[in-house]
Amino acid sequence: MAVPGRTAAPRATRPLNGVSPIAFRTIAEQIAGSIREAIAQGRIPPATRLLELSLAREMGTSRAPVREALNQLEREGLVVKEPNRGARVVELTEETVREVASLRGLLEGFAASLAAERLTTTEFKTLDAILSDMDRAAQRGEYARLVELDYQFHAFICRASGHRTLYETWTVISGKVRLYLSTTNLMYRDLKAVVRGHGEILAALRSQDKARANRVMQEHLGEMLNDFVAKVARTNRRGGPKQQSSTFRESRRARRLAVARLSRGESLHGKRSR
Amino acid sequence: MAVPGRTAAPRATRPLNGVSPIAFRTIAEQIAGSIREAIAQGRIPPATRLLELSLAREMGTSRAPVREALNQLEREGLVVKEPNRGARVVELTEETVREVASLRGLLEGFAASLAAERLTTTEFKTLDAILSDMDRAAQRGEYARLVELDYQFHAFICRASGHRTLYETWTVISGKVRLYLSTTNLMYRDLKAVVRGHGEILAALRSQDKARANRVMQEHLGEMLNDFVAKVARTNRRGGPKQQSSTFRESRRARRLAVARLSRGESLHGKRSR
DNA sequence: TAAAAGTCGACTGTCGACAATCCATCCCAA
DNA sequence: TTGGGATGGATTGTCGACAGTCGACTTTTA
Repeated sequence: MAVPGRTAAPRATRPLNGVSPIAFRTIAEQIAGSIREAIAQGRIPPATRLLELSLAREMGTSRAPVREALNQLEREGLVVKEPNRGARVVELTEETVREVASLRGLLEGFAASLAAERLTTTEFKTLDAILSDMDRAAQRGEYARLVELDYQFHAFICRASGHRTLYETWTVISGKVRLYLSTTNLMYRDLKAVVRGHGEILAALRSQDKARANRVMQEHLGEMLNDFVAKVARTNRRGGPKQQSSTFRESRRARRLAVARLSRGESLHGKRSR
Repeated sequence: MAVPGRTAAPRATRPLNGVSPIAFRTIAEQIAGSIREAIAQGRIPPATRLLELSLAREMGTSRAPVREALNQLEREGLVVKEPNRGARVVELTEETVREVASLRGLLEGFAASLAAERLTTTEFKTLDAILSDMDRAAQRGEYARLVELDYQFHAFICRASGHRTLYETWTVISGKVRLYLSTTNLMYRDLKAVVRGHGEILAALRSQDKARANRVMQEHLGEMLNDFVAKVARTNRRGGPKQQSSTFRESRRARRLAVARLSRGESLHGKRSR
């Protein structure tokens, strides 16, 4: 699946009725989009190594835009990079899932309390629309659609908080949330209950009671957490990776130690775990 | 100021008693370090454009590691990049400062409540040490040192919360905080009061009362905010940039519009604001 | 036999050159 | 004069090649 390249098809000469009407960012952005989507859909499972050369070949480009794309994805929290060891899709341990959930609760609770005072009637209409779509999706058992709408609902509230920095921060966190949405094939226990939960949030927002909006939102997310953790734990247990603890910090420390050792003239070999 | 390069001085052949015992990361990391420091010290003021080629020449490297460094700094929230328009040091509008402060309060309050239950006696000793250093710095009127210790104090608590994701998120936010510490030449109104404030936080943590720790921390940060905003607003007013609103989102939209227009066969020129 | 020291392939890091864009400026017609 | 369109320099995006590092494997040594 080659990406239409800058060199291959510069903007000015591109046929006007190409397949994608809006399209056309930099190659790097397109690649980032491809990978992001693949991760979100679970086609690239967590902890997968993302090799620059393979991706470049697959996309039909050089490594440069791939590197750029991986940087972008790291910024979004979907990928982690380690010096000289490349990029991997982030891996969610049970601990991380709990952390992400708690932070999400904190941030979205805050967002809800801000939104409660700011939401306009137009914005409420949008939320209503999303909610009724959710209801329809739930009745038809359209799982993926429901996940997407769920995400939209929360994203909308965070954006509507009017707190740009909050929204940006939330984006990073929620990227990881989307990650385990695809990891756990079935995230909701009861589809109808999901819809009901969001209805309660909406009601709380309508009341314009900041504290209530905050509380309801946090409770909502807290309920989800329990299901999540159970599922993820179960998923990880069979076939999952052994190392539950921080891949990241450990390897960083290891590296620093190695360098320090080297500066003392010792060899790197033999004092390392394989 | 040339960076000792990978090519120029490979690890294995480096003299063992070189000046820096730990050093030696990739060139990109070293460059990121340089720029980060320069920004934090105010040598590179907000909104400055960071040109890849100039930086590369200054560092004595090619553009590649500079790009990498800028990506790193963007991840840390110190720099913003726009497609085809390069990187700039983030610019703090009064609104952003308020946002950052409120988020910081939220995150650090949470961190404090977690830390209250987890801090060990060893960790308390470290905090005590920082506090007494602060006291000394305050008495001597060592402003920069006090800022640094202030930062360390808060960073320590966030790390000690045991909540990795929280700490990582906080890092991004606090990066921006450091940014305006240097922007506003004098951030504290009363040096002694700063020390006292941190003493109160420490006392609250010792009480192991989660709610109290949270509250005291948030109050502490709230007090700072008022001084901050006043200073920053004053700084921005004279000689500051005009555009108070989102450079980021605006230009994104502009770009998308331009592309859409192009796909309709229109010219890009002439329909744009200069 | 096991630890230490080479060896090698697979990747990432860095370089220098070119292509594509953006922006300021200039030109021209109304 | 003023807006639309062309031009050119400055700067970012992309490419292909090479250098350096990491880990696994093999070989050596005690």
